[in-house]
Amino acid sequence: MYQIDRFARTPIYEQIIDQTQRLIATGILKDGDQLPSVRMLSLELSVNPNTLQKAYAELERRGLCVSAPGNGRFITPDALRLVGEGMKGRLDEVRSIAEEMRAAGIPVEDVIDAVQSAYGKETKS
Amino acid sequence: MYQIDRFARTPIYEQIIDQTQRLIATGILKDGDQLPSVRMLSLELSVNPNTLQKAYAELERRGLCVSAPGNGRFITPDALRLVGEGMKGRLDEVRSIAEEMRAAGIPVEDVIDAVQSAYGKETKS
DNA sequence: CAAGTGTACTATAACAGATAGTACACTATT
DNA sequence: AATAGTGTACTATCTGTTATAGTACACTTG
Repeated sequence: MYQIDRFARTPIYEQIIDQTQRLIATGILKDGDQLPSVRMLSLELSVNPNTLQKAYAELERRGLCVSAPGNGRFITPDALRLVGEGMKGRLDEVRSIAEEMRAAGIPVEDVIDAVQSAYGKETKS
Repeated sequence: MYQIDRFARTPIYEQIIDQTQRLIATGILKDGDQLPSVRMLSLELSVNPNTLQKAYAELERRGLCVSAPGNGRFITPDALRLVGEGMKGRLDEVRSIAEEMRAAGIPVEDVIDAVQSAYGKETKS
């Protein structure tokens, strides 16, 4: 379910956060679903429990999950909506990169093609 | 010419690299232009000369500039082309973000609008 | 020779990320 | 009550990266 890249520059706990959000966005993790416990996941991924705790704490801070001590940790009803709102914020990132592309003389069509390919729409070449 | 954000998560030397590439991409720095010396820039930005040396060394490794010991450091003829090629590689980044957007249910139009706004084209809303 | 350039080192400090280990509280199950 | 599995809260340590400080040397131009 999770896949850690230990050579990536992004910290492990951020990878956990990102992948969990993606799992929510794609509907694999739904309202009420239980997240793997810090101990279980630490064994599965060979990652320190504290690192996972750090990731889960952040997800909780964002309102994507709640903890039930002695019971487990579960996805909240608002999770999907919150992830969607967060994604909208990333449009600024796209805009920023696109500005650099423009400055470097990359045709706007190339950028748009990249976006559409991600959405599964092939270019009318 | 340069602007350092000391609170950013991206290291100073990377900021120097990025901004230099942008200056090349935008044509502000052209073939044969001299880069500010490590000592001058270190005073101007209040940054350690070693940090700037690190940034310049990387730019040199990428073939964007060459050093003439005792003389200065200058933009190469290939710099503009190399920066352009590097930007094309960032299309993968756009694609990656767009995939997450799609998974989160963000309409493709929103992403494309972000791109076009960066290129100065307003949306036909 | 003097001034300004690049280059190469060592050493140090600061911080973030990750690990190790321990301890305790809570809940469900038996 | 006992057990197992959960979350939580610490402290300590290790490591790598980033940045700084300081020194020294080589080269080129004027």
